[in-house]
Amino acid sequence: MNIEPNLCRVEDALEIIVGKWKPIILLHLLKNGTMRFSDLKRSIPNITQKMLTKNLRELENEDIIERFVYPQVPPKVEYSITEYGKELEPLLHAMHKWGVKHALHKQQYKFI
Amino acid sequence: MNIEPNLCRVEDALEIIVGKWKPIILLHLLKNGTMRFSDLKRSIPNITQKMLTKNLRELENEDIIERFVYPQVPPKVEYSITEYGKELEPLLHAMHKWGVKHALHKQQYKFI
DNA sequence: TCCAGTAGTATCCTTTTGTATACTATACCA
DNA sequence: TGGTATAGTATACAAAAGGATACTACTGGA
Repeated sequence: MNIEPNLCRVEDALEIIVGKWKPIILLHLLKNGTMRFSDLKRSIPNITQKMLTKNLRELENEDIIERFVYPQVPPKVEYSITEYGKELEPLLHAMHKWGVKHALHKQQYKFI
Repeated sequence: MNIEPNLCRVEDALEIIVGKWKPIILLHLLKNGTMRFSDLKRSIPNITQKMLTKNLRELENEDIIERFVYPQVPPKVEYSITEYGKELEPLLHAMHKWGVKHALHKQQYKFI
């Protein structure tokens, strides 16, 4: 039941979902299944191409998403969640739920 | 059921548990209830005083932990999880569980 | 002929995060 | 009288994350 603090693996999970963009990218891919690079870019306002590319590469290296290149010009590249990556969904939901609750809590205790 | 990606609150949860030290600090406090600054320092090898102080302040500002100062010399300061902070425990457990699974998965798919 | 669209890379910059080390005041103990 | 312990702060630095902007190759369409 208890996690022995110095044997904790929370960081391993965090490394994958952490950052300003990874959760949003994952939620978009979970929602839509497969998306092109430009779909993601359009769906996520403010993200720069550099950040989108970087985060996609990192998720790919962890086997969370897959990248498929169509050999054509202009280029077409599709990204999708792997079966394994789908296992992150409950975690993202739990975090989202807690986040909603926390936003509310913050409002309340800040004005007491 | 589905999170609308652009309304997602995952970041709100992440901001609180993210970083090299916060999960370990929280797990120690969840395990022991109350700890002095020096207890935490001793229990977390390699953390610097600056980082410990900084992270404790941030957790305090989010109402996750409480700080109690005994007016004596040499100083004595105790930290403990708030009731509200305890609600993070299931999330930490879920992340830990996923982290364990991921460490295993990594071993497997890297050698195929 | 010129422009838009694709999926990036390259370069430079700022901000955040983390490390290393030295320093503080005061009391107790030998 | 000098050392240890407590809970920090101050300073300087290194590394990582993120942002802004310009650039590429190639094609199809106006």
